[in-house]
Amino acid sequence: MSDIIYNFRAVENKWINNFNSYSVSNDIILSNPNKKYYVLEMLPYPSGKLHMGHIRNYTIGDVIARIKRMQGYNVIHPMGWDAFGMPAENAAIQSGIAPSISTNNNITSMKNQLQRLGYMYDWKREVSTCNKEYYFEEQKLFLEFYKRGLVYRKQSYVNWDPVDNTVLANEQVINGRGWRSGAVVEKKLLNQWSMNITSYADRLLEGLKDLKGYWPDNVITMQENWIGKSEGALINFEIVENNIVPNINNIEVYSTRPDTIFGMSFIAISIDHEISKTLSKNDTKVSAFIEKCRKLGTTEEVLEKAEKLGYFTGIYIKHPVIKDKQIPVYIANFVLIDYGTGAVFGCPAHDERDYDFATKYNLPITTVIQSDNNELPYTGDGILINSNFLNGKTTKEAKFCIIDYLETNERGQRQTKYRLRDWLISRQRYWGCPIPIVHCPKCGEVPANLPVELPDDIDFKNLIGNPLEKHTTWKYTKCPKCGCDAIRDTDTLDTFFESSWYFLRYLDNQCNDPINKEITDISLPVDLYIGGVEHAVLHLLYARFFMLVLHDLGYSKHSMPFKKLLTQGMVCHKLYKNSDNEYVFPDDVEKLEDGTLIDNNGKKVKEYPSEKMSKSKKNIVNPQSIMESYGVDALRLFILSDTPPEKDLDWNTSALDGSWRFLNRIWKVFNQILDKINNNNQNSINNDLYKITNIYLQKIEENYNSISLNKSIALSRELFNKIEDNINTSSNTSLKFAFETFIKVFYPITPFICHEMWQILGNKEYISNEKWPEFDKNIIQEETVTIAIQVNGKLRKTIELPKDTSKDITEKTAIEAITSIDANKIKKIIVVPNRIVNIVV
RNA sequence: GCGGAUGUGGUGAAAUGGUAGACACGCAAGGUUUAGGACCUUGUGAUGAGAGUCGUGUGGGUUCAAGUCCCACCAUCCGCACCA
Repeated sequence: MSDIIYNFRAVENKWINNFNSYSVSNDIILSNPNKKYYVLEMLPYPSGKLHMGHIRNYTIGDVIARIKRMQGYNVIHPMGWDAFGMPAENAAIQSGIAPSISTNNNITSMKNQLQRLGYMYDWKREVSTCNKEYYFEEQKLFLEFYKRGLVYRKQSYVNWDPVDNTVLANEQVINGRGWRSGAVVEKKLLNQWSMNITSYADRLLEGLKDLKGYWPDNVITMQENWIGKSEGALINFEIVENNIVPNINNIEVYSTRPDTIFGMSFIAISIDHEISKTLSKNDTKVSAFIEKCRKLGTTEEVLEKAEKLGYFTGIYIKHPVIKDKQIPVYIANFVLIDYGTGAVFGCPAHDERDYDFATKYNLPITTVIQSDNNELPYTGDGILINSNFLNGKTTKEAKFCIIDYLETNERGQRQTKYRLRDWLISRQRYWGCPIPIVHCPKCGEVPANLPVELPDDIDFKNLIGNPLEKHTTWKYTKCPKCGCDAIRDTDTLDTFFESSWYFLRYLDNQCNDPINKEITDISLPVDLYIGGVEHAVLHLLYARFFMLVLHDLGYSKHSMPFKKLLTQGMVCHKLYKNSDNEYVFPDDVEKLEDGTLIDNNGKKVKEYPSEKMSKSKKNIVNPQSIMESYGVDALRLFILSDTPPEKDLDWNTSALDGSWRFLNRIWKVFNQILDKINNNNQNSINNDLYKITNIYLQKIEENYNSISLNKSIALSRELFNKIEDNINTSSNTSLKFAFETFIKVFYPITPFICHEMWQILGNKEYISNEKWPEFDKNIIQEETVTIAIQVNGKLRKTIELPKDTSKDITEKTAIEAITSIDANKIKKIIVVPNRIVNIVV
């Protein structure tokens, strides 16, 4: 018996086609709406090769889909491709091969890998966002949004490479320089398309309340903070008469801390503020300062960390509540034109940035809020001082009071603002969905005749910038309205636009409208959405926003896309660097007998702590080679075993060996059991296994329900260990029941081996068509419980007592059990029935 | 800078405020001889001869009882709107 070895290659080949032919039609879903279950995994960008992050994501989804199918649901489990995007365009520039060709090749090879892994996807629902069937429909949505005023054009910043004359993505800016040219990157304002997400800010915030308990708390918090609702005041400052900007009389400022107005010592305006622009026309020093400030990237991180620079304009404003006091106006690099009004007031005593700025430019620092230790800056709440009529009030009262005062005196008003900015959807790139707008010299912006196809006659070799801008036959067209010469908009859509509604297109990927309302109404919301936490804000916020818009436009009765969200952790691996400070692949590292590590050139290698697997750091393991040498089941088992899905997972080759060995152990024990049953080798009538199995079944199911897959697996292994221990003592009926139950609960984790064993056991139906086992409620009641006895909170002994023994008897038994204690010295005794006794002496 | 998380044996991790370390990996000793990607048994937080004592990043606090709750801190990781 023991020489039977599990042949995973043969078993995988036997069942793979069965797994890949899964599909549930819309007719079936419509016929029984209560039985639909939509499990969705974030669709991949088709890079060409699956990585371990994909494997983890899709394995979790596959496990849940298989369980739900056994529980009788019609499971919608689709897969597709987020196929537009920058990498394909960059590859094209190097290789000269069109993004459409390389992308489709990549999709073919990744699809082969997914199918080889046996994930039960409904491939009839497949969607690829770069296909005409998809982006033509997306253009219809865009024009709908356009008609409703949800998309509009405005001046927005891009990273500009002044040498290559091209727009750069943040990723292409490395330490403030363009990745190809090495030129210092500048900010440049371009007229670009935005989507009015801020008008939905309140509803997006409201919607989070319904997600509590379904979405991870950290994701909800991150979205709340991202939206960043704040109550504050819009204050209008009167400019002291001057010759510098004689035509501008006021500066409007938004502040969330109007309570600190008595401590105000400067006004800071953006380099793009009207005043800055006016000044720079006549003053070369101002324009030089502004130029200096423009040499900065656009990310929030860079802006926040940059040295705070200011330039005094020579202008003063009148303090609105302190008579005859004048406050200087500075141009500053930290004020953003697209947030608030492009101007802020500075109160150095109670804001860290203002404090630094005031110290640097020798501005007065007046404390207006009492802190405990008088250390400045103090940014917390407190009691107002040095603030005239606000003195003695709390921060909250003072805010209220000062806004009332400003409103009464017509100097300002209450205003709610959001940190959330409108969504910039324009990209100056080729490989995306063309924005279907024509710019006509007479009519202005005009919706294009649909569809607008992306041209493919482009020479990608040595391409710089956006080829659509240079494509004369495509770019120049006639105005759909008046027929005169016009030009197409050459921007394409942000790829987040595609990923904001793909899960609706899966539901009917052939529909001649973007969305099939009937099937969408029944199939939404997605019951379980699984993907990386890196999407916590952007993608997941945009998708929620789209759903609200689509609901408002009548596309769906649903306004919430995803019910339950699981954010899985990253797959990490140790880093290796050799003596030349080059990264080394883990596969190329060898351990010598004395423990030193060398690479395949014999150079010494140093090990560094685990980080997210990434190509550039070479700390990757290729799923393909793991699958070939260990088999799919072993890979699945390993990746789910030891780490909860939402935590980062550290790759560990010996634990993978362990998973592989466990499959062989299953196979060995399976054959022993077969042997015993088939030879009717009945020499025992012990039915303990029946009860044990039911106890484990309940626990395993609980953990599957909470998607604690690592715990389900641990418990399944415990059950398996019990079965193995009891092979020779258990009755055949109990043994068969126990092992069949084990197969059923383990099938979602390792489907191939379980299919095979189930069939060999003589079952005509496949395991995938079996019903999820129900545990026997009556048998799992325990008769006795173990009670811990503590003295002063420290464990001294455990005793066995019948379940639900009364408090008095428990107490008495406990005191008797602890012989070293003088009963007279007991001060207090705490009895928690069925659990613990704590004796305090 | 802002926002979010994480921290428990040699390692991945368990633990409705109630017996810390389930289940694994690794390691050690023994068995087996089949040389295999072995398998089986036993042991494995630290310390101590032992009863025991100590032990969940650090320092406080609440409680009969704290890995779990509260406060302060430290370290590490992730995101920051044009990577997807």
